[in-house]
Amino acid sequence: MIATLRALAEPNRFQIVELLRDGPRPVGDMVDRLGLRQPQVSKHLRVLSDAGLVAVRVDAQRRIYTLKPAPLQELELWLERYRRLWEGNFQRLDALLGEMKTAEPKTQKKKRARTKR
Amino acid sequence: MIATLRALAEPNRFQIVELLRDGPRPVGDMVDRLGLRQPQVSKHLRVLSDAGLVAVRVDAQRRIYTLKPAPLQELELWLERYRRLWEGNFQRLDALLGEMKTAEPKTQKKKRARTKR
DNA sequence: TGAGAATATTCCTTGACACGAATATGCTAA
DNA sequence: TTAGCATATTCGTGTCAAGGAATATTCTCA
Repeated sequence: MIATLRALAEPNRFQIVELLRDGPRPVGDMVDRLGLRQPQVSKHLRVLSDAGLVAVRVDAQRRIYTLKPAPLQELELWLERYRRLWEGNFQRLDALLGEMKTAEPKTQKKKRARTKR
Repeated sequence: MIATLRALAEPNRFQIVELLRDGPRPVGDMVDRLGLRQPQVSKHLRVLSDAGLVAVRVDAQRRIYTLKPAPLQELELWLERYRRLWEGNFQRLDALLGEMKTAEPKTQKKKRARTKR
């Protein structure tokens, strides 16, 4: 999950993923479209590959890269747990917690240790 | 979008967001739960705030942080455009992807070579 | 074979950023 | 006012990652 986010957080890699959304592409094609240099594209593809975001298929001297759905799917699954944030009835809980100033929001009571200099 | 991804890609910030999923919390509470030092938590909250992921409300000496839904919602919206990757009509591609594991430096099969550029 | 195409890798440098330590700021109550 | 708490900021440092340049690798075909 973190690996997926890290890979996507780089603008050029994000663009590569956007390109691959429309289907598999060879490296040279992405080089042309993104205006990046070939080594950089290869390096970014390496990172995406390590993160499991793309797969590669060999075709003569070319490598055809493809998006792998799993990581993005996992990301969407994670986001679904946040859905109630923008699907109503969370504001009330928000306000409620805001009122209990000294009280703890959930299940904690302790004071944390004091770090001395 | 990139800003959101960048903010979430850092493990500790990711944890902070996960904490805030259950509701607003003061800084000290997160310090306790995450086992991080207070300055680091404040710094991470600063980054999250700059990215628009959290909002802060002042309560005496405390700052109560809250998740802002918009960026996550936007992220989910972006992911929806990739949904067809794992929903039907890409089955053939999916099956194909099953065959080719990433980073196989040696073995490759003969395929017709076509060069056009 | 060798040439040339397509892609990957290495080395180097630079900038961003996360952490630790120390300190500053802001707030409240005695 | 001062003390004390809660939080933010600054500064210095080490690490890591991205880009550039050059080169290596792998493949096909004449």
